[in-house]
Amino acid sequence: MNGRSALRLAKLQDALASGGTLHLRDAAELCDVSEMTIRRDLTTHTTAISLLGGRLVMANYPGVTPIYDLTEQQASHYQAKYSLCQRVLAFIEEGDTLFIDCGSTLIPLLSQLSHFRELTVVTYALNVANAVTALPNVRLVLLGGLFYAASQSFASDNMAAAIERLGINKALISAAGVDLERGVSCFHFHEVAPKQAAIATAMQRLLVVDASKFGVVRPAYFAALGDFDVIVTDEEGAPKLLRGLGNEVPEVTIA
Amino acid sequence: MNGRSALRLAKLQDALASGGTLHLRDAAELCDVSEMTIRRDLTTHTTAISLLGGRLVMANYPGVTPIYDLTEQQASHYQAKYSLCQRVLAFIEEGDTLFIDCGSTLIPLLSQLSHFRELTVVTYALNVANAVTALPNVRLVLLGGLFYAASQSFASDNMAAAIERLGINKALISAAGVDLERGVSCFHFHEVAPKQAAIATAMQRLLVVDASKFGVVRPAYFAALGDFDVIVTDEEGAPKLLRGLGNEVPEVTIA
DNA sequence: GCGATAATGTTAAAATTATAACATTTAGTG
DNA sequence: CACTAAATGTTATAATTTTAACATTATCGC
Repeated sequence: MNGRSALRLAKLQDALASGGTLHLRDAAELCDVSEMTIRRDLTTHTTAISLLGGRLVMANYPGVTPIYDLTEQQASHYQAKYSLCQRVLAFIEEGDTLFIDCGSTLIPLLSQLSHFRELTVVTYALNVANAVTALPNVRLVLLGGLFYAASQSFASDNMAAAIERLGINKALISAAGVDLERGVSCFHFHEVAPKQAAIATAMQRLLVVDASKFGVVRPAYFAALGDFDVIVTDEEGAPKLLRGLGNEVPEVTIA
Repeated sequence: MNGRSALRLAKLQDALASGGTLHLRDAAELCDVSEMTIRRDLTTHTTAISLLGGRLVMANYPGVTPIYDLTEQQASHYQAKYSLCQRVLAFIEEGDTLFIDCGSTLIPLLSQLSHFRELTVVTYALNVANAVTALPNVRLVLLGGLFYAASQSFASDNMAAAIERLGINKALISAAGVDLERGVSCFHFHEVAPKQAAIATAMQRLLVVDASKFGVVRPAYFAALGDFDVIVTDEEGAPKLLRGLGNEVPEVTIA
């Protein structure tokens, strides 16, 4: 590779780091080379910058603008998540303070929140926070700490305490595994504290899981099924769930 | 406007909410209309989605991919910021825990941090945090709280306490105004507490400001010039600064 | 300094995306 | 049911971006 080439890429990366897009023509001018050289820099070296329709953008930005386009299968998967979140929406009321869990399950819900006049979202997930900043009508409280890339979320000693200080109306909790006997679990241990704190403090607790999570146990246990007031799931998982619950507490809503 | 058109846009917005891009062709397929209809939807209605080289992306995502391209003047301004940050880089050492202030001044520094083996960045700014997540070698600690869109940063009661608990080697502080007599100031009052806490706890305090900030006073005062160990600035501002400082403490570094 | 090689520039052609004009379908109304 | 108008589709054309090929310039070892 080439020292000057790397230098150009660093320069461009800086220019893009604050966000925004840079036209190839401007990038070329900025580096005082031809557009072709910039193109070659990008194709030759592996870089965080990608070229999108003649414009340079940061590729590995949090949830945003990765190069991968939604494939057809994702689009169909998406339908399931979408209807799940539509169902969740029915439980949300004007003025609510919502705890929104990490993961991708609840993301489709966020843009729907723009239809309310005023809401507050409490979260410890960066991708959730980023999506919420796009909504002018929603106040955002992000619970910070040490960042875990795997779950795009934060962890800290006093997160539980911070959550309990807030007046949370509804806790929207996602999970990676739901088992009738072994309870509700997730992948990462640092998620346990915030989830449990939210469950403990919220007035209403909703578990939002699609059918694929049923009968699955993940390393980090965080709640029993009975800890929830409502379980929002889709058709496939529901019958199995209902059969096992007996006269348990949660209301089961099927998307 | 049209109900079905709005419905399509909502659908697409959801599909994009989790981040990523959607090709016009896929968007058309997803909505079961022609590409032209999607194009018309986007041009007719005001929406958060924008079309970038045949791909749909969320326009108003945090720092990322707004439609505005860096204009030429920004590109030239950038040179100043870039050299400023290059100068700051000289003060950073392997293993450091850095406090990085909000604003756009220190953004160009972040991608440079990839050259170190291990660092920790502490910040209360969302745009800084997002940029840092792209660096695998940098641990990120985000100080959360209520989000302020104007400064892309968070505020909370116990942020000062949280900062003082951390072992911060170097505090990199930016400012909107620097005046010899009236001290160092910024626009937003909620930035005062974290800035002051970082100045109080850090082993070394660096003020990073370009020439345009000198002789300017902004509403929120947060420090005296003498509170800093180093002032990193560019040529134009430096002479004025040096003349006034007399036998004050800070070392002045000119980019 | 010379020659070899890499880096960059230039140009033309191919592919893609954007725009505009007009055709067709759909929904609503009297 | 025909008429109107809006919505959508289709097609051709213009503009832009991508790719490829080859020309030119810089760099490095000898």
